[in-house]
Amino acid sequence: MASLNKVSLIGNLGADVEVKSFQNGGKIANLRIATSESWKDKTTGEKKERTEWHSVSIQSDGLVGVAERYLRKGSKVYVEGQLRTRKWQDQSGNDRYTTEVVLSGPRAVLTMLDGAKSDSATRSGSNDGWGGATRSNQDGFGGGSSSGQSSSFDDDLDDEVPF
Amino acid sequence: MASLNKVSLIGNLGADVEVKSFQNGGKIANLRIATSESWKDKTTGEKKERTEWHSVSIQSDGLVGVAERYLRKGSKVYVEGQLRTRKWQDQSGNDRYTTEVVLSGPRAVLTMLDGAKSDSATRSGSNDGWGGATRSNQDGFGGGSSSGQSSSFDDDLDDEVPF
Amino acid sequence: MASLNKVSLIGNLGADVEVKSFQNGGKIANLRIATSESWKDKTTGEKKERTEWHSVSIQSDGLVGVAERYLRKGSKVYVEGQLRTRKWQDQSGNDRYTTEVVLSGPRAVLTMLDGAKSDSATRSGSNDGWGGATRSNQDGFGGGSSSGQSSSFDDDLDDEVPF
Amino acid sequence: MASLNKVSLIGNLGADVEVKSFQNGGKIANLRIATSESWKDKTTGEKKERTEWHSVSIQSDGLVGVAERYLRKGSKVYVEGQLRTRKWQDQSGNDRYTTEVVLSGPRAVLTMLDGAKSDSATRSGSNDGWGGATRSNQDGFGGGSSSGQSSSFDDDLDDEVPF
DNA sequence: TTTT
DNA sequence: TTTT
Repeated sequence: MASLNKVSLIGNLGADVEVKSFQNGGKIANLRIATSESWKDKTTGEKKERTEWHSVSIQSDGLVGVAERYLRKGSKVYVEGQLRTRKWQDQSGNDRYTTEVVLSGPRAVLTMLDGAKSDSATRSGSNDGWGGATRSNQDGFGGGSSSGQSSSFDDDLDDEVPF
Repeated sequence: MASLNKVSLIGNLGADVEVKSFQNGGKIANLRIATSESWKDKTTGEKKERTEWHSVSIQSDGLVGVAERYLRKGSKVYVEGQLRTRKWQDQSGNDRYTTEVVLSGPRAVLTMLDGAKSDSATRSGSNDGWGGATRSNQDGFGGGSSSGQSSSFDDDLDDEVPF
Repeated sequence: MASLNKVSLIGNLGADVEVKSFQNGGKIANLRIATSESWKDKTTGEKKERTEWHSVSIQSDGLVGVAERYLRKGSKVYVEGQLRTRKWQDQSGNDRYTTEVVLSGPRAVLTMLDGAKSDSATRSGSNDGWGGATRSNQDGFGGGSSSGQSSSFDDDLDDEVPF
Repeated sequence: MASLNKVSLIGNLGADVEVKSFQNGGKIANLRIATSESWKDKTTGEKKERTEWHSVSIQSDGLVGVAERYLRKGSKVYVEGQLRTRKWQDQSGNDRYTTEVVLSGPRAVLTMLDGAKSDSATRSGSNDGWGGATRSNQDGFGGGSSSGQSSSFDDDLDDEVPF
């Protein structure tokens, strides 16, 4: 089936990154990202503003590492992920639903947009194939075995294709 | 503040369009859109599939009209809108949250992707400025005063800019 | 026909904005935007980098104004526009083609991503409907008759729709 | 450096897929994709239309295979790739530039949007992580060593993360 | 509840 | 709870 499920956000973290670790060694990082829009009410002329808060769940080891190390309350980021709605039960046993933006898989994008510490990363921590470069300080993230995992195929091709 | 809040989906309607009318003449249309992804489990080799259901709320008169007339259960569409989380109280007075993809404003996109009846539209029902063409049958949607409201400026420029 | 033609870039200006004015009062602004990607070559281990340069042609009065006033060499921006290829003749009369990212119409996006002077704008200079807020200094861009042209309908709806 | 270079198109192939093979076994596929927009001229009231042609270069083995087997003149597709401008010399030794949409790397997307034969694929040919499902006929594309390369990490996480 |  |  042909489908697409994508969310793109540019916004600021409303709080520090929350990291959860699991027994199996896995980790996820949760972000709260604010996007704002403002406009002048056409009839009253008042300035209006709406801030939207987004729950972003990072589920790739590489990106969790980036979030842990480089993001904090106030950081501006670009993220690309998927919409996912989880079903859960509250204490009364009623069905509840929570919708999040999930960053997992090779297409997730997390790019820092803050001046000096500007940076971009993908799960593999190397070439994301979309114009986001890695930190020059190579120990920051990626590296080692994960480096190039999702991107190496691409890199190879770049070397091979004659142009 | 620099921010971006955008959702892009390609999927199928799981049910017919639901239209609600308000006393002031306003209307909104709600869609349920399914996106699916499937993969083979790396370790067990089983085929797995996940279907995600999205609530899409159309809040532009023009696009509501398009949805009413042309979409139905099973239709494949491309939509671009914003993430919006509404807060409400359940019968016990507890806070509840519902996240939707809202299509409103000049940047909302609703494009039908079904072969024969393929179509594309924006709130103004004319030129959406992004490569989505309108129905030739002009009575279909948009038209009248709204036609060209958001796009006419663009059209003018096209005529004026020397290339 | 159902189609979509969209380019999204985050990058830095390689030069100051170039503005051209026409006799009819129209103006366009041209930007050169660099996007970079870097990766480690899988076989040699060398760090590699590729910088891509994009020609961006702004053809909405409002956005031209924003570009003129706020952008300069080095500015980081987010832009959303369309791909457009122009045909022209060189001095020998041979057909030549130039591909640009064109920002025109209600869906064009130009958002400044530089810390202090961070800003976001659309042709109408008010509410872009996608989470990009405007400058508080209202004389900066948009304003007056253009203000709300593409967004006012949306604003109205926001007021009317009961949630 | 934080950057993003992305093109999203929905359009139809204007010609059959052109595949080029190289001595090293590599292959690329070139597509010509048309996007169209139409609008009514605000002043004359005439219907106008502009068709834009895009050169798309597929440089991932998996996606080349999909394009070869399933796409042909007239097929409707969704593609996501990067803008890339190549420099070359014409016979007179003058510099010439050609801009293409390049599909390579783990984030490239190629989704068929034609009713019956609708399909979606990524370089790895399995789970693209963005809601695009694979063919049930597993011999179609991907498979073997490439299968799961870019997505398996994601799949694992899905299995591990407790929700 | 869609679609493949 | 961010940012402007």
